[in-house]
Amino acid sequence: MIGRSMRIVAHIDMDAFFAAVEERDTPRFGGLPLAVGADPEGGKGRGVVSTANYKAREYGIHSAMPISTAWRLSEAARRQGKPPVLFLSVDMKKYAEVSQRVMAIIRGFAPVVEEAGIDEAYADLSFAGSYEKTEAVCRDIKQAIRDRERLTASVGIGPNKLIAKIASNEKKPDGLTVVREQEAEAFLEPLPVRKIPGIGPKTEAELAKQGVRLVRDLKRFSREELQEWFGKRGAEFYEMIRGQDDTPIQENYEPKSIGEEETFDQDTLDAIFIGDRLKDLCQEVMQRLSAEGFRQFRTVVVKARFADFETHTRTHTLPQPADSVAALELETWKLLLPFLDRRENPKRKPIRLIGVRVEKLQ
DNA sequence: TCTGGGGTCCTAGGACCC
DNA sequence: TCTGGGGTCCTAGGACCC
Repeated sequence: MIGRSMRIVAHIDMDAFFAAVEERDTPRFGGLPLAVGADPEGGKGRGVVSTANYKAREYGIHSAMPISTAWRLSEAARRQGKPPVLFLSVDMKKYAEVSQRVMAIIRGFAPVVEEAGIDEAYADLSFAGSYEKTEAVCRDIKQAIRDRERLTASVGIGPNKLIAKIASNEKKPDGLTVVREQEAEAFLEPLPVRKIPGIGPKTEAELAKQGVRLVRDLKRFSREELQEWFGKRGAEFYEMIRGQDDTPIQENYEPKSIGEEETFDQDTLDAIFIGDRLKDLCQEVMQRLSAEGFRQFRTVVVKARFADFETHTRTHTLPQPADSVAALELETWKLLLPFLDRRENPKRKPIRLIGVRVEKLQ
């Protein structure tokens, strides 16, 4: 247990990343509530909040909230004499650049780093040899990010990725939480089941029906019962709620699919307009395909979301791989066309979103 | 309140093959 | 008339994550 086989993992999670970058780059934003995301268009905008800074969170604004709701909350605050929220658009290119610099900083401290998103990473710090030394390394990482990027991160340290991930979320922002192997089970027990990665809103509701709210409650069920209930995921829950996780830290892996989608400003069935947008999406997908080092694809997926939010996909796998925009356009159009007429859309519902994705990349 | 855009993984049925 | 077992591929949908 103690000794050469002990694994120590850190999860480094940037605090309110997009908003923090914008605050850093524009000093006059300092102290004001910020929401990075879709254009609110005076309360009529579609789309959602990507990231709210901590001041905006005091207004009840959070990630994935409809931007129109955020707008309403901002207006309500304004009427009470509080500063209105500043709505900023997403500058993904900038955040990707900052992310790469932060990842480089982390790589300067750890031999194996997994980028788990634009704003978070796992680092294998087993080499430090003890939790005390790991904590010191993580304080150095946080300080380096602060010094070189003027940003803060919250860090969790644990015996595996699962515990590290949940721990990093415990103290935010600018936190550091250490959970040793022998503390892991007790650490998890009082937490809501929703904190377990893989338990989302649907599973949370399903569990609540049986009176299960906390990790502790879920422990009443045997592995067999959980498997019966949730299939393969049930067995994983059984392990996770006991702090067990042996998934490796993966340096970098190839994407399995590349896709683009677009929500229209207005729902439509206009074939000319939709064909135009489809063409653009195909061009962007092919551009990204080659940028990622791939030459060909074999499977094409199109997605259509109707005005009532019902969403359908259609897939076609080609007998031979294809490599041209023209081929992609042809395939996607063949798949999408039935959604525009009565074949797949008997009520002629307007479409709010279309998407194009390619798989089986070569 | 009205729901983005980028992904991954799992399930389940049917086709097909041995 | 009743009818295998296993494996793989394809397709559609859904839950989940950031």
